[in-house]
Amino acid sequence: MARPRQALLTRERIVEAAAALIDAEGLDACSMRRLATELGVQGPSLYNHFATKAEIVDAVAEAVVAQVDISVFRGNDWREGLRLWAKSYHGVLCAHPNIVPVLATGPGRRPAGLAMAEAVYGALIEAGWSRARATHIGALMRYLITGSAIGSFALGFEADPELYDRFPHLHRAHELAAHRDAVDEGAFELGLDLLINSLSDRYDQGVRR
Amino acid sequence: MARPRQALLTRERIVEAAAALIDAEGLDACSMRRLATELGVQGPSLYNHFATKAEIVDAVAEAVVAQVDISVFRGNDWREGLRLWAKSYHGVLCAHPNIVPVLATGPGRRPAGLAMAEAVYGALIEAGWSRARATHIGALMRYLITGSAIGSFALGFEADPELYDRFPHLHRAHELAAHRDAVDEGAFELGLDLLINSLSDRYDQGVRR
DNA sequence: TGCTTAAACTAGCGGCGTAAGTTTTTACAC
DNA sequence: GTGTAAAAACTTACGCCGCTAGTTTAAGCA
Repeated sequence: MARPRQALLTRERIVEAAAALIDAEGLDACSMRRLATELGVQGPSLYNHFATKAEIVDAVAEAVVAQVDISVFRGNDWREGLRLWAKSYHGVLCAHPNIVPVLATGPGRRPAGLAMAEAVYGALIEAGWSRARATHIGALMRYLITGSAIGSFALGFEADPELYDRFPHLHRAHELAAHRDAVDEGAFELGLDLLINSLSDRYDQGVRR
Repeated sequence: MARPRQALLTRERIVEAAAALIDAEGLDACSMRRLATELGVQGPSLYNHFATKAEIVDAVAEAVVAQVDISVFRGNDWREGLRLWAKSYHGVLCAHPNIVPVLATGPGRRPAGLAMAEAVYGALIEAGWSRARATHIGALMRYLITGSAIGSFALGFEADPELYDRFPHLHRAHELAAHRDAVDEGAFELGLDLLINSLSDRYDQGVRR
């Protein structure tokens, strides 16, 4: 086949297919040849639309971050804005866990990521936090959100109970997987509560840097 | 060459070389052929000592986790134990950043990781925290520690100032990289302080579940 | 109409993890 | 001592990977 009358590929279609493939089968399954097959096309054709594979994966990451709701900073107290944003971010990452390593590792040049940083940092600055502290708080929230999304704590303990024979306190650790939601969500919510409440206390006491 | 009089490889030597290679040039540089070259050997020879590449990388991760000081839970209050352990863990991950994605993503079947979980969870249980809460606290600490180690927040903003033209609050974000330590360490320490202090408050008020 | 560019193709390079089979040495049973 | 099995290196090779180069044909425009 040479150039078709109607283009078979667009950047948008490629990103959509890549996102679906990563969601369904993981980052490793998303090879150029496989992705092309999914789109009914030969592997190298993708290079007419993206220069490298990394650009495609980056675009998927960008599309995921763009789903986070940053409108919550408008019309809400900084505390409530932070909480709602964190929950939205957390929810989006939980819905697309396979892309999280890309988000957590890579640099932040993506527009949606910058827009998010602007919203978070801006809200904190406008609330009166010092620049240094606002930066710390933004970084800290990122640590909690990406840290909780990148690997389930509950699933980290395998089903084989014999593994835990030598560790008396872990003798029921293999049961954690069955309560994955309660464990992982509970830990995230606890962290969010503790961080925002104690920041709120400091703020109310006038300690804003 | 057939079987040499003195074995050229041992599991230990392989893990050491892999750790050095990962530290120096990153996970991607650590291919079987490259690692073998580093050891003066042909690629497939490694399979006489490890079944897969994943086993080698896992052994490197295990060796890194084993460096974390879990003795601090003995002879210290749970608060102080938690703080000292977290700092040790954080320090070890900062010293070997390239292996962090493996630790953060993979399951926790490694002995050193289990021993660490046992120490943390045991200390919290013995202090009187409920099993569910102790699990949450352990997970939460892991989120903070791996989240902060997997990607620098400060380095996430590239040097090109023009990127930030559209984001008024970020107009100096490119300067963050120069203060990387203050930013990343400051955020981690802030998180640690906030979490442990607020857990301590709850504990002192008798809220232990 | 003719020229340039775009978007598909095929062929192929070097690298990857790993399987299979070979050679030689070591370790141990008789 | 000798025969045998296992161990630890080797070579070769398979199928995948990201990506490059060159080809073909259609689209868009002067």
